[in-house]
Formats: sequence, C-alpha cells, structure tokens
Amino acid sequence: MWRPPCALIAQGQQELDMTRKETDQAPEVDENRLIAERREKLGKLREHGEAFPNDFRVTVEAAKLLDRFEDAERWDQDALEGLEESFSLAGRIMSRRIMGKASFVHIQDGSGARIQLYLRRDDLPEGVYQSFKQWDIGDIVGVTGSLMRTRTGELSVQASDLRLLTKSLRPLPEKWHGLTDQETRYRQRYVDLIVNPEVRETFVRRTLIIRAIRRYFDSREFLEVETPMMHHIPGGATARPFVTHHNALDLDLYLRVAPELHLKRLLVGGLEKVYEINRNFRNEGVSTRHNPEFTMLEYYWAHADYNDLIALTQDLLNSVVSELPDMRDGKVDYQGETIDFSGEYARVRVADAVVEHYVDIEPADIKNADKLRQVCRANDIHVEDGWGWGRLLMELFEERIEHTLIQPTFVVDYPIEVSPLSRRNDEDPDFADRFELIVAGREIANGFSELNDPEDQAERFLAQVQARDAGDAEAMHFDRDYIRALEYGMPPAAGEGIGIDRLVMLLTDSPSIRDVLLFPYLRPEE
RNA sequence: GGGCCGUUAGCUCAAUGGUAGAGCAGUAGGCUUUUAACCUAUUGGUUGAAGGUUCGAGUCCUUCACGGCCCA
Repeated sequence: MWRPPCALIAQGQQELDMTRKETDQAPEVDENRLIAERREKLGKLREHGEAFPNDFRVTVEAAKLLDRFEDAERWDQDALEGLEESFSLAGRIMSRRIMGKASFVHIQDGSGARIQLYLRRDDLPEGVYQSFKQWDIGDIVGVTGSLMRTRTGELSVQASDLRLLTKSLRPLPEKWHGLTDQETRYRQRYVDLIVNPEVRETFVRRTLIIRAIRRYFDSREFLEVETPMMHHIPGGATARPFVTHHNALDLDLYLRVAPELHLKRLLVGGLEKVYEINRNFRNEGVSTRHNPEFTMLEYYWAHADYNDLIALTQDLLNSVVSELPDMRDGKVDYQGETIDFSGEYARVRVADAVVEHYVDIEPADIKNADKLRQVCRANDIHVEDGWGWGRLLMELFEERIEHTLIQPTFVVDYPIEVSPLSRRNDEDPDFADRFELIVAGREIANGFSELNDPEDQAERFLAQVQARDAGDAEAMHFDRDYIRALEYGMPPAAGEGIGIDRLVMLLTDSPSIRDVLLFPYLRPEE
C-alpha cells in the first residue's frame, strides 16, 4: 500500500517556505481544532488502507431518482418495496440525524439535488455503522440500497452498503444560515457552490445562455473561430490594455481589449460569417459592472449593414430568452423591474434623444461644440478641452439619458468622433452607421457597419494616435497590418459585440457581475 | 480615486469603556422512521493588522489590509 512520504513532504514544504518572499512571512498554520480532529480521522483511514478510494461506481443521480419517484401515491412504501431495484449514489453528507442504531443523513450529489439516506446498523455489513458514526458532515460517501418512503413521505435510500469515498478536512458552514459572507463566497466559490443552491442555478443558466447563442449562430452558418489573446498592437476598442512580456522573444505583448481587428482580417480572407465568444481584458477599475477579464461575443457578417444587425440582435435575444427555462413570454425581472425581451425593441437616434432631454439644445446645435460644452458645464458634466461635438454629444447622452432606458432600446447613429472603426453614414458623414442596445440602463451590445475604406481607416487611426499623444491612454494605436489587410479589400460588412456577462446578469437577476463569474477578480487575501 | 458601512469561535450572530457570549457545527454518552431530530455533559477566541488614548479597549482615536454599497 502507498503511504504518504511525510518526511519528504515536510522537506519540500521547508524548501517552498525558503523560496517565499519576505512578505509571505511564516507559513500560515491554518489549522484549527476542528481540522486537526478530522485530520486525525484521516490518519486512521490511511492506516486501514481506505483513505481515497476511486473504485465506487454510481448508477443514478439523486435528481433522477427524485424525479422518477416523485409521485408519492403511485410510489408508496409498498410499491417501492416491490421494486426490488438497487441503486448506487455518491454524494456529500450535508446533514445527519444519528439515533443509536439507525441514522438519517442527507447527501447532495453531482445533480445538485439532496436525497435522504436511511442507515440501519443491522442492514449494513458488520462494522460499517460504527465507522459511519465517526464520519463528518462534508465527507463524500458512496451508498448502495433500495428505495423507501419515510413516515412523512420523503423518498429515501435504505442503505445496504455505505463507503467513505473522500474525507473532508474542513467543516462546512452552518446548516441553517449557510454561507452569507460575500467575500468568502467569492473567494471560496467551491464552498458557495456546495451550500448555496441558487449559485449553481445561476451558473447552469449562464451555460444555457451561451449554448443557446452558439446554437443560434451555428444554425445560421456563422463559423466559430478563435483569434489571438496576445497582441503586439492592442486594438478594436478604446480601452487601456494589460501588458505582459514574452521572455524568449524579449517582447512586450498586450492582452487583447477586443478581437475585432482580427475577426475583420478574416472577412478579408473570405470567412464572411464568423463569431467568437471569448475573453477580453481591460485595465480599468473593478466594480459591480466591471471585471478585468470578461466575456464578449463578437460576430462579423459580410454583405450586411447595421440595420441587419439590429434585426438579428432582436431575433437572437427573442430566441435565447424564449429557450430558457421559467421564461414567461420573454419577460424577465431584473432588480425589481420587468424587462420585456419579446417583440420589437424601441429605437432612438442619439441626437434626437439629446434634443428631447435638454431644453437648451435645438436640432441645429448638435454639431456646435461650444454650445454642447456650455450645456455640459451647466449640467455638471465633466468635459475635457480636446473634445469635439461628437464626444460632447455622447457625454450628454450617457450622463443623463442612458440609465433611464430600462426596456431594450436600440440607440442609433453615433458621431464618427467616437466611432473610429465604423462606416460613415451616406447622408451625413459626420455620423456612423452604428448602434448600441441599452437594457436596464446599461450597454449590452454595440454594433455597426464596418469601415472598409483603408484610406479613411488610416486617417482615423492617425486621429487616435494624436489623441494618445495628447494623453488619452484609452485611444487606439496605429495598426499597419490591419490597414494592409483592408487594402486587399474587405467586403462590405457589419459587426457587433455583445457583453455576455452583462446579458447573463440581466437574465439571472444578478446585481453584480461578480455573481455571474465563477471566480471574479479579488485582491489577494494577504 | 472619494464617501459611507463592515471585519468577534469553523459558520451565523450578541456583548453602556469594566471577567468576550449564544445557536449551529465539534467532542463524550443515550436513543432503530428522523428531517433546523431529541436528551445529558462539554471543548473551542492573538475580537482583520499595527500604533495610540485610558487605571482598564471588541467598544474611543490614527494608519493600514480586505470586503460591501454609493459616487466619479
């Protein structure tokens, strides 16, 4: 039998400790009385050669059993006794009620459901019941037995055999109040998942949403692709990038802020319908709506324009929402508001919204930077000297209007100044054929007809570089290879990004982005 | 970055500036249909960290760390 090389482990630990930085100080002795007791029990298990077995096999999950035998009248005690079928399940002990020579425990298994076990000393092999009484809440056990119904009608497994599969050394949170400390829930998500069933539901739902989105694009013959996460030149969004370093090449690299420019290179290459669902990284603040890494869907569609995207987006959301369980006619509750994802979404031009909201602004003032700056100041909206009318117009919109748009609304026709990658509007070249979808006051999607004029694109990059030189750390770099690609000819196209985390927040009624990320970013504990 | 709030036993929470406590979990014993099981006994603390005020600090003050909420 294998025994842990304790001496070697101790030695290794010592070496590890010596390599630690001064800030690490002494290795933390995170060993309280409760853990020490359990560790001692584990030591005894090792002596008997049954510490971490992996030969127990499950025949059914708790959720399936509870579902199949839900009907308590049809499957009464007599019917269950007559079944003569044996089941093997494995799960974590969540609670125990020990009564001398018989016990009830609830286990929770991989299906997330809890099922009760009825353990009688005389039903179990010699000695097993005595061993069981030494086990702890949190231990993972394997059970084999038949089904029964208790006096109160609860479906239970009457055990004929029981094994300890994994010893748990750390006590679980209290059975009644559970784990409520937000910090611990985020840091130790594994514990959160064990004891808070709604967390599991949220993340299952997240997966269902993403799966539905993939199915939508796959069925319309979009090709799912993967493009680089590490860029020589960050681009595709106005955001500060993270910098990393390639040792062998002695080269600084940027984690991508967006996949946009690579996906459009694929349009040049003839992959005319592509999408990517993947991580972006932006070096900005952390808040209930921002995590340094987050998931975006971006898709690009040749021979389509932004109106086609608007139609697709609406259809996509109609479709995804209707496929989710517990959906009532495409309506979802988000933080007390009912949001209707069904039907046609409202549509409003940025300029119209601003004229309507600010009494001092007339349609003729839209391109009047002095006038807009004056209104910004009058409304306590922060402005900077270099901003033109386009940027000022967007500030006026975002500061006072965006958060009032609760129902899904397509905001359209953005100024070129804030849209360095978008195609110009044919009627008014100062505006871009661009939209954002706002829901619950937040940007969920951003899409536009793509700029495929390489000379115009080069000029826009130059304007971004000038903004960088003037101190705008979020402005874009000049990407020569992207211009070269456009010079080969990119088919007319449109493309869109949808923030998956924000969408999942809406569809799971989660107030914080941290609630829809399994492991949200937190500062180190020490 | 700013403001407010929080950090006490494994978990959930108490504690006028005056001996740090409860419930659950744990430990020992009893109990063969319990389900927040029950009964008896019982263990468990560097009060986030470091300073300061005070005869005396979980409590008041300062700084720091981490988190939550709001704001930019």
